[in-house]
Amino acid sequence: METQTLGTGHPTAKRPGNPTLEDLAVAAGVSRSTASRAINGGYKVSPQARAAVDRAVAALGYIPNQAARSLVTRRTSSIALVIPEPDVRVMMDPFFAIVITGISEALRETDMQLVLLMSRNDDDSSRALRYLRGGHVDGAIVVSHHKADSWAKSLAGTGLPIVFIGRPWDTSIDVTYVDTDNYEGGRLAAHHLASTGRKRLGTIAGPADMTVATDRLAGWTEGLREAGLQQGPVAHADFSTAGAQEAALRLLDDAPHLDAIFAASDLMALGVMNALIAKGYSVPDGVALVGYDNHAIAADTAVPLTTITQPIAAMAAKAAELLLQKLDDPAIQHPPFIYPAELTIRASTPPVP
Amino acid sequence: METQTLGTGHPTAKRPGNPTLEDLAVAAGVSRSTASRAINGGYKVSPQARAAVDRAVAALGYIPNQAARSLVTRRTSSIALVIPEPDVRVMMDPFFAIVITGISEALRETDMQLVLLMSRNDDDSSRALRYLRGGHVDGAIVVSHHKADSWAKSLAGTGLPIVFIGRPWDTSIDVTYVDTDNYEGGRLAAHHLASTGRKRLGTIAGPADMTVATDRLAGWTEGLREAGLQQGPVAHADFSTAGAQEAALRLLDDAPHLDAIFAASDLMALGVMNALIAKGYSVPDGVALVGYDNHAIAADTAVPLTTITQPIAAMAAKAAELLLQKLDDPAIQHPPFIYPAELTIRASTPPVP
DNA sequence: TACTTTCATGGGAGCGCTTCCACAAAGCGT
DNA sequence: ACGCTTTGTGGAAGCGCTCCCATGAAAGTA
Repeated sequence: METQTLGTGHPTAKRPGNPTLEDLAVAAGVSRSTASRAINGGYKVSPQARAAVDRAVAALGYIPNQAARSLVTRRTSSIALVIPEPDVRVMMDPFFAIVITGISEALRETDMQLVLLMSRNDDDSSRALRYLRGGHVDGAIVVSHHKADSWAKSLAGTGLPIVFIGRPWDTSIDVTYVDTDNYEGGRLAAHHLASTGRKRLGTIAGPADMTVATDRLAGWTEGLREAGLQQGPVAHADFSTAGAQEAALRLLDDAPHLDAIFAASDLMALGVMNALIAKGYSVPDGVALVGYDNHAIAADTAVPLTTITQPIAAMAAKAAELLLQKLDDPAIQHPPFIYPAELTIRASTPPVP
Repeated sequence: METQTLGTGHPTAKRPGNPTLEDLAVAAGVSRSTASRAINGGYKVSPQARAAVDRAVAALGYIPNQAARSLVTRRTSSIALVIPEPDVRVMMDPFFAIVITGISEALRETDMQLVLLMSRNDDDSSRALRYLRGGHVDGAIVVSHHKADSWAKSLAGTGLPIVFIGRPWDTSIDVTYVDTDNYEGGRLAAHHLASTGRKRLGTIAGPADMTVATDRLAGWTEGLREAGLQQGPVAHADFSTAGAQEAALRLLDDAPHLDAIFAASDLMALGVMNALIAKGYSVPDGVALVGYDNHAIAADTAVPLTTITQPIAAMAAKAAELLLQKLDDPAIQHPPFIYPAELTIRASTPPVP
């Protein structure tokens, strides 16, 4: 390492920049303490002092220095959304977009800001961890949590309030999470397909290292059992269209006589549809198809998609809300919050002719 | 389980919080100054002192308090990505996902973190502005900039380094931006459709208050002129599938004899396709279709989509890179950085029979 | 009137960190 | 030997803010 850092210009010796609280106080003709109080809710501040400060704020365009503030308050007014996903494709899943907007919505009326933290590998994930532990944020929401991720354990020790979206693997320690009823979603898919008269059902499940995927699969399996159908073939994919397409091709090689497929996400259902068409199956009469998420695109495909609808935005908003509560009272305990899944029937699952 | 016992281990007495630099120094047997130097690159620190500090860091799990650090350095090690979009649907555009990943990629080797700032209306946008000016971030990247947004003006005064993705409206003040050649993209679309023998061409353009949209439209218009075709009908939509679908229906009402449509995004092309099918047109033989972006989905639609490919990730990464340079040297001037657009031909634009 | 209680205020002590500065200890020419 | 620079070091001064506390004024109570 050369001595590059110190060589170049030093950071603006005198700061004509933003006015400080001191400047504000002088301009308002009060003390720094009073100015501070006036700014922070005005408790124990006379109306005239408060008005003077307000005027000075406007005149100077005063904006508090957040670093100084959080140095003493130990609050940063921002929370992190941790997305431990390595791949661009996964980020494109509308799931994340909805989660982000859901959280934003919940944060609207607060002064909290959302910091997006994407980690890609062990290296980065420790970097992300450093960030979280460095006092950068007051709390974190973790989404798309994989089995190998050690967020729960690593963060539990730090005392950083944290809420998971989607049940984490390790629920032994006290973790707060919100989720949708993925088990029931899988079950609904199985029952619905059975009710249309399909007999040979397969599924493209999500990654085996995510509870959201295993739960849907478990529900699906149970649904098949309840319907008196035999267990069909299962292939795992990564929730992406391309991944599912490939998985579906494998699945169809192994089990060419399927008459229905349940894909654990709408994006994956698209991939399955591509695979089916490529293989010459007719959809939906030859092979029926059920997706998951009720993504906007599900209604607009060539064959509109029957799918499992889940309130992702509400769930994300709830996660944010729970986190805010935890920030308020770190000792608070939240039971898991599970949203229902429901079936949305479209053209991709007609009754058997 | 109502037991309020403190079963979960917590050494949280009063403030066992993170160890401070002072603690570190004591543990390493050096002064606070030396510990600080050792941590920050080790300039003018003896190897043994440095080793001692490193050991102490590991032993204590020391992580610097970012607030204290940035209070004095006036650096926060994070930059904001500002997305002035009010609507969930827009967030779902893969464009943003790619931008985010592109920026993340560029930031990988730095210790910079990305803060996502979404603003929804005037109220929030001033909140976002406060955030930016509050010393929360070292710089900002603004994407999806609308005409009415006053980011450029508002931020120019603060001295906050800022880079736009997509040419901003007001380039009078010195703004840095990266973009793709939207004009050329529009032109390519027109020329390609003309070359297939289409004569009556319409377009679904993006919002009239975004340069990215007006540039594509201008290029399209010029392309038509160059090809000797008459100007066709134009409808504007908001880059969403649903919006484009509606716009396309209007467009087709006004001009039912179109034999080709250029949609200014792939998502909008999907909407156009839906509208065409709903209206009983045959795609692509009756009406050819060109999209924009080359989104993953463009290749997977029922009729694979001819589209304009643009290097969004590269552009976003470049924006981040330029911003980092500006952080290093605020005085640096960057000329606009424009990436090329290129045509990707698929099945949606066959030659006229 | 004398007293307690409330309220508003400013002084001052940090929060944890970087960095200026003085200073001692080498290095190294002559 | 002598100056001279180079290097490593610790002390101390803040960065801008919050908040405890002492102080005095106003208001309530006797």
